[in-house]
Amino acid sequence: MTVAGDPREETLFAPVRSQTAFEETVDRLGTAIKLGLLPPGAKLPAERELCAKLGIARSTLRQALTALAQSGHLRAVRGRSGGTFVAERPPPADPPSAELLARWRDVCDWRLAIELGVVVLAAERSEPGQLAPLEQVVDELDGLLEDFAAYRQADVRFHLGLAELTGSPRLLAAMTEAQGEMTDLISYIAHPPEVLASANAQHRRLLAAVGAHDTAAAAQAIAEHLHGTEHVLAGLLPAG
Amino acid sequence: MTVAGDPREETLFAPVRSQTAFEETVDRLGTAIKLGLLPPGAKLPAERELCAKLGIARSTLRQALTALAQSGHLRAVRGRSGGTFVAERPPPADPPSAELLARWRDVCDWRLAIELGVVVLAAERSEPGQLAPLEQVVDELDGLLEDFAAYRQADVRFHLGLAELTGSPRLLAAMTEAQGEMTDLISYIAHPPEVLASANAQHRRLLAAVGAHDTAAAAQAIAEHLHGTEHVLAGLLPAG
DNA sequence: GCCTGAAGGACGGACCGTCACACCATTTGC
DNA sequence: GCAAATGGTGTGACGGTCCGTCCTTCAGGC
Repeated sequence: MTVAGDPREETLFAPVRSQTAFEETVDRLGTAIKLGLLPPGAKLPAERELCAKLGIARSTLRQALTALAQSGHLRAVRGRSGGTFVAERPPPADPPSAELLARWRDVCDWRLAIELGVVVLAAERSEPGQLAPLEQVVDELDGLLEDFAAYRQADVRFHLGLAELTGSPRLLAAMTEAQGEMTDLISYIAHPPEVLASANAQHRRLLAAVGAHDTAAAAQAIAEHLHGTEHVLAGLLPAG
Repeated sequence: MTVAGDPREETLFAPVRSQTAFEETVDRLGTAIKLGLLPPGAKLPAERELCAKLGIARSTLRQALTALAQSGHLRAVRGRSGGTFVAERPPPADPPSAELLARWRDVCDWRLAIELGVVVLAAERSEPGQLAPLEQVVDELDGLLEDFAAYRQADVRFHLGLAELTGSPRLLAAMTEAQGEMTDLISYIAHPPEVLASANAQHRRLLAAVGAHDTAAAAQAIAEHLHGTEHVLAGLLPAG
């Protein structure tokens, strides 16, 4: 009847993964903090406002906020000028889960697709002047070669900025998710300044290609950029 | 405080969409039928077996099967050699929802990213002989230029086959989802044989590039292929 | 110094999706 | 005719989520 291991069947009948609203909220906010999208000290919208935006009940939101507060990512302040704030001293990143490590190649492939699509569309659609903020980020990156945590956060801003250029909400969301997973994967890997410098040079070339509407060059540049990361992972992790 | 319309904030605090197991199951099976992955007359695994694969309770699975049976997509047969079968005469596709039409550009962008990533990885990784089945599909497509429904199903097989070449489960799943959304979008659009012939010629060029491990040419070919569809949609639908 | 307003914190009841389990009804093969 | 495999049905429990209500804390205005 059915050949065992047929990738189509396996995809079709793969387990239905129903994440609860609570889990998804913890993931979303946790990732945003981890990526620096919500920087230390940032104030979240008030609970009654945030639960409306997220489309969930306040009690559900509070479960998520409580969990993130207990893990040290958030800090709640009561009173009139209170609110929920991102902790000034975020807890150390926990090591990548075995589940994530097992599918690291899949994660990289996924990211390649998103980044490639983003870069091609950005090259087609970017208008003069839109690239200035990104060039600024690249300049900033040059000064962060010695501090990987800071470098990585600016790096995320760069890639998300590219995704914004496409004007596609879904690609921006996908890029955020992909960067979150990559951050988990690479957080425990040494990144010497020379490697970061070389990566940032690729950022520059990429930006130049996007500005020139040269989709082929942009695609080439991002592919090289990502393959660098992939080779490092391939050397450290079991074959995927 | 917060600038209204900031794409990052909107992504971060976008509504948390928790699909129920029931809904996701209906979507998955419904899409598979619509795409021809489960062809008319095909027998689904027994309920007790399928619910285990899907990781849901049998009662939940039955809700989904009942819904699909009532809409005419499935037919249940009792008794020892019974089972749940895909209807021989599938009901007509319902017109694309307003919600889908509203974000058609987003869907196209999304698909571009997936297809681009798939094609690049396939070009890097494909081994001699793996392309034979796909070439066969392309030959088959040449004979279906007059029957769009049949053409489209073979077309889906072609694109999913490419995704399989990457060996990435996630990309295969994403491709399946993307093809499902595209099918909804284009089902109500006229596709003259000349257009289909030209599209299939692009398939051939794409396959040649993949076989030659020429990533740049492959990317170029798929981009042209998809832009064709996009221009047709852009002409018929309100600007996205 | 008190009051108001805005924020987080806590509780209880209700609803609904999901699960696990047992059992019924139907058909086919031996 | 019996056994086995299948879809069909019902019941009770659990858990996540929602909604409403009220409490607690604290800054700022009068």
